[in-house]
Amino acid sequence: MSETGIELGAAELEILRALWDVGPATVRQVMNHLHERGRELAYTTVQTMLTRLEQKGFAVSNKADLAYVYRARVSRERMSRSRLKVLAHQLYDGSAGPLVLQLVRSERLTPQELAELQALIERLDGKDRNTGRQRR
Amino acid sequence: MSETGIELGAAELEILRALWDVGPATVRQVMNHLHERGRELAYTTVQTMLTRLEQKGFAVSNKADLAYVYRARVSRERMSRSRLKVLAHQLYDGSAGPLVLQLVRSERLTPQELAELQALIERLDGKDRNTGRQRR
DNA sequence: GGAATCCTACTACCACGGTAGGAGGTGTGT
DNA sequence: ACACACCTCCTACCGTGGTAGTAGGATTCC
Repeated sequence: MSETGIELGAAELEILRALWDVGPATVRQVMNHLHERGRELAYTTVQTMLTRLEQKGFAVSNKADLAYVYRARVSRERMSRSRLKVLAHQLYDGSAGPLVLQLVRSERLTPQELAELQALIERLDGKDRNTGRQRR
Repeated sequence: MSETGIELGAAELEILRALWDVGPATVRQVMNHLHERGRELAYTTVQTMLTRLEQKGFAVSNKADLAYVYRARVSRERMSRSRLKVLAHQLYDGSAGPLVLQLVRSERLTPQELAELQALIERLDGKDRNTGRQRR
C-alpha cells in the first residue's frame, strides 16, 4: 500500500524523534534519552527500531569507534509535512484548510506563533492579490 | 498503549469517513460508496470494519427494516482534533504552532480559508489582549 | 587471563489491522 | 416451491509493528 511511501509505526517514530532531539547517537544513547523521559525500553528493542529505521531509509548509521552511530535521514519538518498531508487526505479531501482552522481554534498558540502566522498570511495574501496568478 | 484511547487503523478510518460522507448507511451502501471512489473492498470486509468501528465506539448501528444502519458516533472534527493533537505530541512537544506554520506554508489554502484564518487570528488576538480571559 | 561489560546479529512472539470466505437465515419474484 | 439476492455471524490468514531474549565477538578492568 503505502500510498505515500512513509510508513512508520508510533514506536519507530518515537525513536526517530529521539534522533532529532539528541542528534546522532548510539543505541545506548538513544535508550538513555528515552529512559530519561520515562520511556522504558530494552536495549535490544531500541536497537531493533533503529535497524528498522535504517532499513526503511529514515536513518543511517556508521561505525564510529566501538559502536554504530545513527543519524536521522529525514527532518522533523519533512515528516511533519508528510503526516499532515496524509491526515488531510484521510479526513478531508486533501485540503489543508480545515486542519489549520482546527488547530488554531482548539490548540492555543503563543503570541509569537500567532504573529508569525499573521505575517505569513499577509505575505501569501499579498502575492495572490498582486499577481492573481496561481499554480496548482 | 493508546495514550489517547483513539486507535484506528487507516482502513478503519476510511470506513468511518464513508459514514461521514454519506451519512448513516448500511454495509452495502458504504461499500458502494467506496467502489465509486475506486476503492474495491469485499462486502464482508466492509462489514468487519463497521463491526470493529462499533466495538471501538466510533459508530453505532440499529436494525432498520432488513439491514443494520451504521452511523458515525464521532465527528470528523473531533477525530481531526484528536489526530492533530497526537501528531503535535509525536513530532513536537505537544505544541501546535509548528504544525500550523507547516500547513500554511506548504499546503496552499484558498483565499476564503486565508480570510477566515485571518479573522480567527484577529479575534484571538483581540480577546487575549482585551480580557486575557479564555473560553473553552 | 578471567570476569564484567558492551556491542552486534539473529530469532521469536504476540496483538492487531487489513482482507476475506463460508455457513446459514430471510425475503421475493416466478 | 425453488432459485436468487441479501443479510448477519463466525472464523481465518497473513503482514507488520512493538517488544525482547540469546549467542557470541570485542573491550576493559583487575
